[in-house]
Amino acid sequence: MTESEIYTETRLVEMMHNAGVRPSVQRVAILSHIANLRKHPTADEIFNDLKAAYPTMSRTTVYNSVHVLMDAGLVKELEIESGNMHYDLAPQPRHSHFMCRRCRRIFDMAMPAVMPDAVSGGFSVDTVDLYFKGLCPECIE
Amino acid sequence: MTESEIYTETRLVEMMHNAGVRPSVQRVAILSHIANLRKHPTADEIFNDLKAAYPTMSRTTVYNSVHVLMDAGLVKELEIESGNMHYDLAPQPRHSHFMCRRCRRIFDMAMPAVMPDAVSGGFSVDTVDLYFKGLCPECIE
DNA sequence: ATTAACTTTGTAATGAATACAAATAAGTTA
DNA sequence: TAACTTATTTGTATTCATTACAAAGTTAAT
Repeated sequence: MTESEIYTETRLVEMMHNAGVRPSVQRVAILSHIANLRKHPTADEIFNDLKAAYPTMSRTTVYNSVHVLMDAGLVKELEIESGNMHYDLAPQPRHSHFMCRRCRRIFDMAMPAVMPDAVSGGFSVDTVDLYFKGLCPECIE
Repeated sequence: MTESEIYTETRLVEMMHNAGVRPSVQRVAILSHIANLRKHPTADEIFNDLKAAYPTMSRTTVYNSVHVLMDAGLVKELEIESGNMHYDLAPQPRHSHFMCRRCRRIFDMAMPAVMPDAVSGGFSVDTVDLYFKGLCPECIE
């Protein structure tokens, strides 16, 4: 689960077009950050990482943009850390997430296929989120 | 996954003793609410539900108590809804949770046994959280 | 070019959670 | 039981991520 696909700007713009989102400079920068850096960043991390290259970028724009991108199905929220929303690229093969309790990094993991069988009859499942927490190989020493 | 076990006050006090937590009136009331009402409440819901019976109860006491109970391993946080922590009884068979996107209720579900196999080698897993979202039978109509 | 619609930005507001210190309760020792 | 010590509760004040809002800026269309 660690193939690092590259999302060129052209491709990101195309994805946004297909999803009906206007590819503004800021939105492309934010989506590119999420899609290519793959650190599952918080809004604040996105803001801090981008403000050097985009000095006028505001925190509110980051929030606005991730919400627009989420409504368009391009970005997904990870509720893996209380009090801090993390963002991930949505159109990806189903996967789960592991957060290291020491370095706080988030790693992509496989998603067991049988998953929704856990749900009793009569319920209709929209989303499945699987979160692991523990220590990553580096932090185990 | 819907057996409604009853936790008597005596039993809750015993659990707290075993866990090394002083069973104050407030703590017993809060743990009893979580263990017996099983609505996976937020801190605010606990506060509102208990303030009639315990008029001096304060919101801070609810936060203090759930943290003490969590550190003692009796209560577990559910990060199923962004911006609102929910609380569940910890010493229970492993299970997952389903939140209805319409009525916001949280239901206990089974936990597929194979789960931690999704994690790549070298990682050490402490906790596994599985959250489903969708519509519950009642809200489907 | 003008107009209309959308996007960005900064500031102000919200609200869950935490920090803190005073007040209260409970346990301990004599 | 009283005096003392420690733990718990409570209210207020603070923090901080997120949202609301309105003004300024940008883009698209006619």
